[in-house]
Amino acid sequence: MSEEELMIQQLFNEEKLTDKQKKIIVAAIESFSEKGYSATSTSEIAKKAGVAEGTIFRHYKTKKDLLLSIVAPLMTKLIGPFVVNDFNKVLDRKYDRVEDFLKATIENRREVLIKLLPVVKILLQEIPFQPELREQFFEQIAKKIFDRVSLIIKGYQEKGELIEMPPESVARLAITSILGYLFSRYVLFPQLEWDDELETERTVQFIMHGLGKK
Amino acid sequence: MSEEELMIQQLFNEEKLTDKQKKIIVAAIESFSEKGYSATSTSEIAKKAGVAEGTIFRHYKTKKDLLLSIVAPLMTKLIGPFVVNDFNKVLDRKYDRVEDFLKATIENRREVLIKLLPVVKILLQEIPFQPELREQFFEQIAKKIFDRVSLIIKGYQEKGELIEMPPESVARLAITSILGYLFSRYVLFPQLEWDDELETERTVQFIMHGLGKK
Amino acid sequence: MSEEELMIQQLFNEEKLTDKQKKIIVAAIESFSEKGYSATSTSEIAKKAGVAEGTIFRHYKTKKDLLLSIVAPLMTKLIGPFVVNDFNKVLDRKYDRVEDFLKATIENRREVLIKLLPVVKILLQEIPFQPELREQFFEQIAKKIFDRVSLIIKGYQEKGELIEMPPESVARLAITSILGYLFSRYVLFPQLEWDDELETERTVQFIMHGLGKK
Amino acid sequence: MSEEELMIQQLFNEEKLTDKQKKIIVAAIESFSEKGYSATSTSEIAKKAGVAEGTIFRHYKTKKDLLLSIVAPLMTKLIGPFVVNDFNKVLDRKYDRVEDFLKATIENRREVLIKLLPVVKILLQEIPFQPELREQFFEQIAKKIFDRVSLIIKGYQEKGELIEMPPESVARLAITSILGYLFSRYVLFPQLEWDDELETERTVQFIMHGLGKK
DNA sequence: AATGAATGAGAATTCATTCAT
DNA sequence: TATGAATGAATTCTCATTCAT
Repeated sequence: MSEEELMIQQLFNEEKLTDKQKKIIVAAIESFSEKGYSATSTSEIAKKAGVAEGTIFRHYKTKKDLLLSIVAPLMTKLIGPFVVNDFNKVLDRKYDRVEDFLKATIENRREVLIKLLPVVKILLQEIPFQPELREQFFEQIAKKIFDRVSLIIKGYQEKGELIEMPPESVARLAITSILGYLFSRYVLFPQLEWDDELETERTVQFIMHGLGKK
Repeated sequence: MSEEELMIQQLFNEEKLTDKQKKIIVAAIESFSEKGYSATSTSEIAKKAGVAEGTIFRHYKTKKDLLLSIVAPLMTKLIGPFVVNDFNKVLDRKYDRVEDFLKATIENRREVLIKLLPVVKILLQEIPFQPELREQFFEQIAKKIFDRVSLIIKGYQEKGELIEMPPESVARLAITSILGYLFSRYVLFPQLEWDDELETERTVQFIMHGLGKK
Repeated sequence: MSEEELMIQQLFNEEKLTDKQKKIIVAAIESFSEKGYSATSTSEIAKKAGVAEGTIFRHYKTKKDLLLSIVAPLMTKLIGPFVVNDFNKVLDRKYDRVEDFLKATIENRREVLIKLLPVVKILLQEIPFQPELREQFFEQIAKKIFDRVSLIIKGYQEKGELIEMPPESVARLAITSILGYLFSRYVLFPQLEWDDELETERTVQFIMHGLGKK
Repeated sequence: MSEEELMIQQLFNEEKLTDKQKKIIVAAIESFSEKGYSATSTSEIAKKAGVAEGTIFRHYKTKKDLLLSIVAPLMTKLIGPFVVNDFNKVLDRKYDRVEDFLKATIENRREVLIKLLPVVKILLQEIPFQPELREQFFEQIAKKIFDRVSLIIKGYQEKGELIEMPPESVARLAITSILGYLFSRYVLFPQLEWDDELETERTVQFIMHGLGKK
């Protein structure tokens, strides 16, 4: 229970949830991420949560409502640090070298990812099928992060630390590499043993210098 | 109809399919990739295919059967060139430089991807939920490709063209970058205008030299 | 609010109702008469009344209880004047001519009908399905009115003002004509413009002399 | 079964209905007319019809669909004779006297009414709550009949057989009297003994000459 | 007295699958 | 081989009613 409790707190820190509501959320996250949204029945969630099926619908008008109420707050969490911290730190010269910025970014995104992994899985699964989600994701998340990252990139380009290339391409390549790492690490091969510090270092080095021998 | 016909031919080149079977497959691919496997009803597929509901079950014992019969052949297509061509070409010194190999790889994978995009989407969507699929994919595809690629990497490393790093990490980083490109190009932002040759070149350069200014 | 307040006063003049109770009654009348008893949910009534769902059941043990508590007092109102006034007035020679009696009857029934129209609708709707209601209605209302009216009819027949015909038939024909008028006027075509005085006159004339040309 | 079979034939003479469909219709008519549309559950209908609940929804997309498919054809039956027969007979001088026309009208409407009484009940019950029904009824039935009747009335007025009064009022008074009779006869007091010929005669006489003593 | 969360039975509807034709 | 009516279990959702606060 403690881990799920944590997840809930992470996601719904401000909102007041009744005890049953929490149980419903936990059960729903578990089932959705294990079997997918469509393949999960509300009766199953109710049983797992130990509540009556009607109780679910008292709190969430529809099944989709439940899904959105779980996934939507994740979005905020995902953009959090970009909005608040990183950008300023770059400007404040806290991350003088690109490497430092990348490392820090990977590290703090990894934490969120681990804690909210099941919800992230749900989000990834459902984005293609839920227009509301997709829109929210692209408008609020992808775009914002992209803009923010583009600015940061331009900053480093002006300092002569990054090659001249349209910021969008730079962003795509860098983000892709980072997500590729996190995805391999936590989704595709979580069962393998990973030396996280080493792989992070490698990923950063890769992004900076590629795979070719100098 | 011609495009779907093409897809079908690509996927089922050896097998004999009746006319109705083809229609069912086409309809199923369309629906599965649009709404997901679980959210698609067989009656919907039947309607779209213009056949009776019973006809589907004459050809495919269950709904999952239908899914597997669509997705399984894709796997073979995905590993095709690695098995047959590329490796030998590398050994034959056809791709003397890593860059050439990467470029060729990206190019011919892109073609398959475009033609079979809907089926690829279905595969990606369902891998997490269908143990048979996951197993098939990991054992037959991911592992094979990884092994093959590792060998190729070692070859280039021995020739002093790639940095010294465990081949798995090299593979991960390279594959991730390529898939990241293809994924951005065809799944996330197909609506943007892409200069494919340029972006391929950039991706290759990125893999080789990274983003840092020399 | 004032019109509903009026309706409530009309229906529950003697009883003490709390503020919430009044709101519940008003909301229930509105919903029942708009959508029918079965198709109206208690939660809907609660919302419309601005009270908690539980509050309804504090005052009315069941939903049907609520219905009966609304409809039952209407019955008393419906027979009111027959019991109290009209009959005596006829005996007292206040209505010497049948025409005067009919006119007065139509007029004062019309008032009640307008004020309590929504409740009348509910009664009409539910009589076929609620045995308690039907029984109450037939035993206490229909029969009483019929008896009373029969006496009046006999009175006028004895005075030679009405044709010789079994009083039940006379009653049926007369009542039918009056109700037919009120029903057309207020239920079927309330949106048409009606010259009430003229139509009342026509109805009375029709009852007395029919449609044939003398 | 024979009586219901008859009703079905009356209502759906042209359409091809499967055996189960007929059973569903019969069961639905029975239940709807006994308990009302909203208070009848589809599972109840299924049980009564001896079919699986799913079977109902194979033939009728929704419960309301079922209702409409039962009630809609009634409308056609209701206006039938006015459209086809009566009017022409009047013009053809078959009904030279108003009395004859009235008598014939009452008689043939009574037959339809008896055979389709349960469906008529459903129609009356649901018209206030189903806008589609209401509209259909007013536009297609009420209006048509009214127009037709108005013409007939004018015809008799010109022949000097009916008093001068706006045809709408004449129609209202006459129709009201006829329906009042049929309603009393079949809906309100079917349990009483009725001498139909006598009461029809009385109703006709009433319409022509009223209740006053000449 | 009033609330509103919780319930569980039951509502309408969907769905994968079967089977007689 | 193909059909599509039929099924009955399961699904989402509603609702009257209860009860702790």
